Amino acid sequence: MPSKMSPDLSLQCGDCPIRHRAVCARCDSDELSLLEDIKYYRSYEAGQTIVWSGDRMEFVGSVVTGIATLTQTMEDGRTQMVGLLLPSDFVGRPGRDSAAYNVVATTDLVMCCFRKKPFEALMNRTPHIAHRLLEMTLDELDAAREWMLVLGRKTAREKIASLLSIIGRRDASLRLIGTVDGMSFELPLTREAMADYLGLTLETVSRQMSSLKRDGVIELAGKRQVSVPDFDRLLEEAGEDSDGGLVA
Amino acid sequence: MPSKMSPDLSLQCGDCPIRHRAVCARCDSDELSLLEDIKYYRSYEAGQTIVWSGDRMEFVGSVVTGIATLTQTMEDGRTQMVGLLLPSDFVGRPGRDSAAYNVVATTDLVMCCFRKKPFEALMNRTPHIAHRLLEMTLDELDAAREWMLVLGRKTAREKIASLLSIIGRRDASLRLIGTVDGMSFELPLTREAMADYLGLTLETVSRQMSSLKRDGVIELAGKRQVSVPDFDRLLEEAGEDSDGGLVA
DNA sequence: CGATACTTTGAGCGCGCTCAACAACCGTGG
DNA sequence: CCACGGTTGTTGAGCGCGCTCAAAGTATCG
Repeated sequence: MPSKMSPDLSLQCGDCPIRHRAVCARCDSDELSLLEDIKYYRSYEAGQTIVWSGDRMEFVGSVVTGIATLTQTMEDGRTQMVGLLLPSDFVGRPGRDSAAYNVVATTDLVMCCFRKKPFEALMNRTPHIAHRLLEMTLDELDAAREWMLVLGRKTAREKIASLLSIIGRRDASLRLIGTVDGMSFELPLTREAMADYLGLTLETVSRQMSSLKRDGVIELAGKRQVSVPDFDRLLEEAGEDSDGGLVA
Repeated sequence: MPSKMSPDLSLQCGDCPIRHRAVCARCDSDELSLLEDIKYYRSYEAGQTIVWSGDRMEFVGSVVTGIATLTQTMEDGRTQMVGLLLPSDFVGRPGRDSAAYNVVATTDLVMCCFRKKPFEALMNRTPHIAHRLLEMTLDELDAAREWMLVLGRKTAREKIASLLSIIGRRDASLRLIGTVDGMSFELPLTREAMADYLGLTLETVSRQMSSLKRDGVIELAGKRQVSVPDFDRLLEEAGEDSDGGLVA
């Protein structure tokens, strides 16, 4: 029985919501129909594990709707999130056949999957796909390095402010608006997931959220809805040079 | 006046020490000669900054000999290393024209440079180059995510042991040997650089090095020469499941 | 209603930072 | 030859941020 939010699982690529951002973004209509031949959709429920670290990967694909996390876990249970996958983000690594991380759906989620072998073959014949994947991987590498600074050198308060500013920015870019003052967005993560992202405990996350609220940097409606009266103030709290915020 | 260690700056690609690992690894001889036409060598002294963050990048290229670091710095001086560049590693990002990080030579260093525009044009015509760059970027992303776990969740002692085990492994792979007990290698980093890599202070690095030495996990000859009597013991200290260490 | 999951808040402790002094090891020059 | 300044590394004392352990509050759902 399909849930009320379930997308049409026989979606045509031309109508796909992530058509212009995903690994297929650069493909022309001929290339798209080749992809269309080998794709299939798959749905996951919130909390479900999509891939276990170490498992054989049979497919790669793109997140169409929903949010997933990439996590690493040590033997004693310490967990670090190493990636946050939003719609259009790519899952899987061509050229490697076992997964290096756990992939977990944090919301209900739909993936556009390609069996790994046919996708690799197609990628080798289709520079548009390979180039787009390179571009996306370079962006992810930049994001990972940005997080290394956050993890290694920022205080708990700065970490929280950094996370909020990044989610706020992503949300604004999805809605094609700037980082307006008074912006408001929904946190797609639990306190524990935030802690795993930031290398903190969930108690510390909660305390710092309360502190930022007390100091007027953010406002909270419920646990998840965040609004930011002054985005530059948030950037200051994140320890970033908010020199206008004008990116050329 | 050439220094005693300076390599031949008119090196043919066929004789290049990084020929089989760098971005050109997959190229056939025709493609190689196209690269040869646009390449030039450039030398840097230890301590010299190769690229400043924010600067316009005129070239991309490969480290031929020597070691460089990628670092990010906050306004108040807090510094985080986000990459360690060894021979064959690629510097620069095709498709972006300003550098995101500082690149600093930590030893005397030689780079094989390509002017950015011609390289990008060649890459678009040469899938072998694009594929190799994708492969290298995916490897770097994995390494960055490995470091996120280290930075976010490991103790100071585990961080030091992790760094030593990685440098030891790299050294062993360069010399085409396994991680033998009694292995010995030279640390290419100062205590401060280690601290910047691990998100620690240099004092903490020094204390943990002394502690690992006191406990017999490592032996030190001078400040930089490290030997490891029992590699599995080092991995345990790093918090890694040393289940044989047999990578399939 | 109770059950479960998520969050907040409090109290106390310990790891890693801060500040400081000192040691070891250069190359340079009187 | 030792004196010297500079760089790099070691070690000590004390403190504070973020963790640990604990309890209570809130929201959703059967």
